Amino acid sequence: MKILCVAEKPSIAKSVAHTLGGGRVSLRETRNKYIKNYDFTYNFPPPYGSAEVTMTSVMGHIFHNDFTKEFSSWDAVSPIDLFRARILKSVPADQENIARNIRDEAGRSQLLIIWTDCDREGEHIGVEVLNIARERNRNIGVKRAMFNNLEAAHIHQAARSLRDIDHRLAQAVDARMEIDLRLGAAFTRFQSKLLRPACTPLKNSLISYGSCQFPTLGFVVDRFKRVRNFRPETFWYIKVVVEKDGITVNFNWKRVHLFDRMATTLLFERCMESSNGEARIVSMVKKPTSKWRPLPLTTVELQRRGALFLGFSSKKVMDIAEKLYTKGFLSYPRTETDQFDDGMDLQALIEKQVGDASWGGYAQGLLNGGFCKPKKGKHNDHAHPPIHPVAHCSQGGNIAYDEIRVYELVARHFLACCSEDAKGASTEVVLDWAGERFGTTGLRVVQRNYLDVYKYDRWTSSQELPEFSQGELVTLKRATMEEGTTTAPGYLTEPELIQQMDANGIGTDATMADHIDRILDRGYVVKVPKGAGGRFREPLPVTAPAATQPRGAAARGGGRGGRGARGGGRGGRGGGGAAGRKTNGANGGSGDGQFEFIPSTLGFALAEGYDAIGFDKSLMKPFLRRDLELSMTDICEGRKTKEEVIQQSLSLYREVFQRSNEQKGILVQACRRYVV
DNA sequence: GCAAGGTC
Repeated sequence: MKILCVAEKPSIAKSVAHTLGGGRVSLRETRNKYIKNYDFTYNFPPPYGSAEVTMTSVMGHIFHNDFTKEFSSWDAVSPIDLFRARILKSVPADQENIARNIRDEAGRSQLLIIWTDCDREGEHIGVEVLNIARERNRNIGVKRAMFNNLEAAHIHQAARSLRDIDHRLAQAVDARMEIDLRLGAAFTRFQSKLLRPACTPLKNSLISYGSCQFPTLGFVVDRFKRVRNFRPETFWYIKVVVEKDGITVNFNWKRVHLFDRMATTLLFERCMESSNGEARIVSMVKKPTSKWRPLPLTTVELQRRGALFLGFSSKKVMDIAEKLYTKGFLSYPRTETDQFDDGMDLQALIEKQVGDASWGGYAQGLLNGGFCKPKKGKHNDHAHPPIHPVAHCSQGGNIAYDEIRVYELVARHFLACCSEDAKGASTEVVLDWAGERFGTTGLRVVQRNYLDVYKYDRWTSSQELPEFSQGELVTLKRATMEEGTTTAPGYLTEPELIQQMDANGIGTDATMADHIDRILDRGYVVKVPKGAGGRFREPLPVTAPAATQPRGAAARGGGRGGRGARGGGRGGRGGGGAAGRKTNGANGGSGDGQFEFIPSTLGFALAEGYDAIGFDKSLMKPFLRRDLELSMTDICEGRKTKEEVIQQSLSLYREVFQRSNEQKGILVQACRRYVV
């Protein structure tokens, strides 16, 4: 019996071959320099038994979708016709050698086993491989190996429990491909042909539409408008200071603040009059608390944290992670999984870090008993484990400094996952002053645990509180009424953008950074150093070079002191001003430069234009992508067929297209207004 | 020349 096994990428073929083949694997080169064929024998369960195996791989999808030639002309074809134009699947020139290898090997085999990633795209690639194989060998049988990590036991288990290919998953991907292509091409040509002649600066622009790039742009515009429309509000609050045992303690008002000056004044005066300058301690509660170690690392989190802690763009983080993966230092960097499989030998991975000059000692500590099983997150893509270091990597050699920094983040993150939470003792004191309540908290860090290795997180003891007892009367050292102002949220930063894309299902772990790159490339948004954005009250000109584009553009909108930060003295913690801003928790100042995104005049005009055209499902919103995601699940679970989904989706968006076309004047107006 | 998704 002769069996052909095909993986999704060369690295998987190599690992699986060596696991199954034991020490006896022979290697054959192919016409593609990355792709190798591995020959060995393996004893499969019945009905196959002992077999001659060739393990090889492809490199992602093999086929490329495009319209037939008669639809390639932008002039001769009306964009609306792209909704029904014929689509051809073909093997591009650079994939031909890969396809040929599959054909040749399939010709000599009776069974094909698909070892692609266990996700929808992987299933689709598997079907592509099958189709190629059957071009040469119509009768070849096909099976599917289910695996989601490369542990030897797991791989053997997969080989022993082969399943059938799930064509529905592949069909779902087919639907996505067709819809994305038709919509993307139709709107891209429509917009480009419409707006190029309308505005001189756009004369040579490619004004693309895509179901991921537009919602990504939408997030940037939304935030920009929120910042621009923000009007600071004045609020008032009461602040109380107590001194005991030589320690000065600030108490924060439980009402935080009120936007009504008169009401605050009345409350304040009532306290002053009826209290005699004394207040009563209502409670002093001490309880243990902890700061959680991070979850196992997914791609999205790697990008987010890379941007936050290192100040790298998500694209840069991914490019580097990719390199480190290829060099064998990191596991596969594209994963949605935030839980380690129970079978994984984490101790062995920790051991590899023991030799490191900076965190080796910490790793040794984990092996000496500090180890703690990582928390499990809620995601599992059943294709890859969380990102972790697989071999130790140290400075020098052919490793660039930026690569070291990303490696260090992954390694420290991994060790942190395998550590105990940090432990602390918190104290909460509540004070009653003539009926008004005030509170303060103290924190003492007792055991740093994971914090010792995860230098990016901050958790520090606050000032020690004096010992109060319940019911104790204290004399107020000071009591004042203060005024503050709400502050505007900041413009969208890269970590926030990634988070929003993730939450709305825009793109995948592997493509999010590309979409961000694309809207920069197309001139829809501009990236400026954080803080600089405060100077821009208007979208930036299309021609503005990325990054530092200072003074000039700021001059126009300068008047209105954009950044309101002034009144920040708002007592203490607690909610309040800034509209729903996240992050900031640890915010290790170690990032060597954060950036924020501002829409360009073009990006802004497109958003305004499509907004004004006024569909309930605007192209700028994430609805389309979410609908598509749901429809794909419907196909996967057998509730709808591929054809039904394509038909429904296209008929909806053909309408959207027609309405956009009827009201194209609005788009032109918007561009003339903003893109001077 | 258009998309998004794999992968190098």
